[in-house]
Amino acid sequence: MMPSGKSGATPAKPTPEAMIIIVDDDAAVRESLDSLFRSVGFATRLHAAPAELLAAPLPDLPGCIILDVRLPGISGLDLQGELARSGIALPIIFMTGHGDIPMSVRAMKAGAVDFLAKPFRDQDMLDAASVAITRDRQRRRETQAVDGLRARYETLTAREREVMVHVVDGLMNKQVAGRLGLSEITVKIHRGNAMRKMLARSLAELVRQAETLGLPRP
Amino acid sequence: MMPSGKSGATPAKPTPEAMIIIVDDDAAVRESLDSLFRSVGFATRLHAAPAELLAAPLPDLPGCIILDVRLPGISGLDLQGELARSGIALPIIFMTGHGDIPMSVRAMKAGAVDFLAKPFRDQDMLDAASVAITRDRQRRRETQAVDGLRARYETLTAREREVMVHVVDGLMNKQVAGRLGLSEITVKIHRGNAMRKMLARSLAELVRQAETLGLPRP
DNA sequence: GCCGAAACCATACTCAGGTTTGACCGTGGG
DNA sequence: CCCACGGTCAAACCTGAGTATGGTTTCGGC
Repeated sequence: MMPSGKSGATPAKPTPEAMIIIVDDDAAVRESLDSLFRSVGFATRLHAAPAELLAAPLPDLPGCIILDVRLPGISGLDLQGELARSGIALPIIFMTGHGDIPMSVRAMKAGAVDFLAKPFRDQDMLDAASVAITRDRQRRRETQAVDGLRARYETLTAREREVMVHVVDGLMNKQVAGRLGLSEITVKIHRGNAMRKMLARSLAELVRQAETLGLPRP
Repeated sequence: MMPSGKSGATPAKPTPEAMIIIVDDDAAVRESLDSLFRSVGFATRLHAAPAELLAAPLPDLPGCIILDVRLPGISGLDLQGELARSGIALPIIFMTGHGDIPMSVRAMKAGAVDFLAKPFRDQDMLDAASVAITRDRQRRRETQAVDGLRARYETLTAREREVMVHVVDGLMNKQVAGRLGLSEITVKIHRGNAMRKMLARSLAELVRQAETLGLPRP
């Protein structure tokens, strides 16, 4: 799990494998975490307030957010909701000095990776980050796959999409033609176009793509 | 969410819509929860010790388990692991008198629906149970669908399965024949048998079944 | 008014999918 | 020993899928 090796070797650090975003109003805590994560090879970004986090652009890297529950202006829990609503899906690790059980439960229900009571052991934080980054890497993989697919799906015309959903539902061209009030030959043409545009080399592949896209059953 | 209606109507209660299993060594707590859940129309089962829970057979009903963290002989958290390992997938709601944050986080990470500190409001418990039951109902639906499918898949011969995985991967009969060292006609026969046994009326359906079953790509 | 895109359809042809009939072989159980 | 079952294959046949060619219409933008 832990990023190992190359401790005293390559000084050129081309692209760190993950970005840890730390939000805490206590400078000492920020810097302590900063050096902890840098020591194991992660890139870091430090913020004293949530506003900075929302303002700065996100790097195109797997990562996670480390949030103090008590933040200037807003609760970390509420910020979690804000981030989700604004489409930032980075995994979150909470830490707190004076937390309670309902707080931790709420955070975990909302998808937090961990909820650490201060003081915590460095290793616990590193373990949590490792889990978070693994989770984010996975999420990014899935997102990327779906994005490419969606882009191709966008290039389909309305009719081609209609035909596609019927075809992946298992209907024969003849039946699709009936439902859409078309001739079979026209269905074949739309179907062929859909296959080409979706880069599907078989019906099986097209069906899987439709599943991934979450296309509605007709 | 809450089971409403028919308050003063039908006295015949044929089948309760859910079973709440309560495990707590304090009889007062058990009975208090018992009457709470009965008052909203759920069936209940009470246990003073984990052993009783593991011994008694599970009813074929959606439900959930309500566990005190401190139990005679074993921690509720450990019991959670035990249950998972022994294939009991009922959602769990924890309650505790002297819990702490790491405890609640551990429980939530392990999939608990909620973690309530005593004393809790009745409504919080009912809400948690409602979520748990909804989750269990969903899980049961999925399990049932997969079970039927798996039963059908079991009836396939070795060859039929081999052919099936290649077919749902998108290969043409000819290509499957090549890979398996068969003639195309033999592949067609196995393919047809697989379709019949799986009750798939189209290739699209077979592909989806394979996805649901999590069949390995060849 | 013209052009391009999209939708529509027909004929004709090729190839893939699927069934039926009939046949042969090996294995394991009654 | 024979039978059932699974696996194998072939010939014949039919249906479905897919492409090419060629043509019509409609609609929106330049």
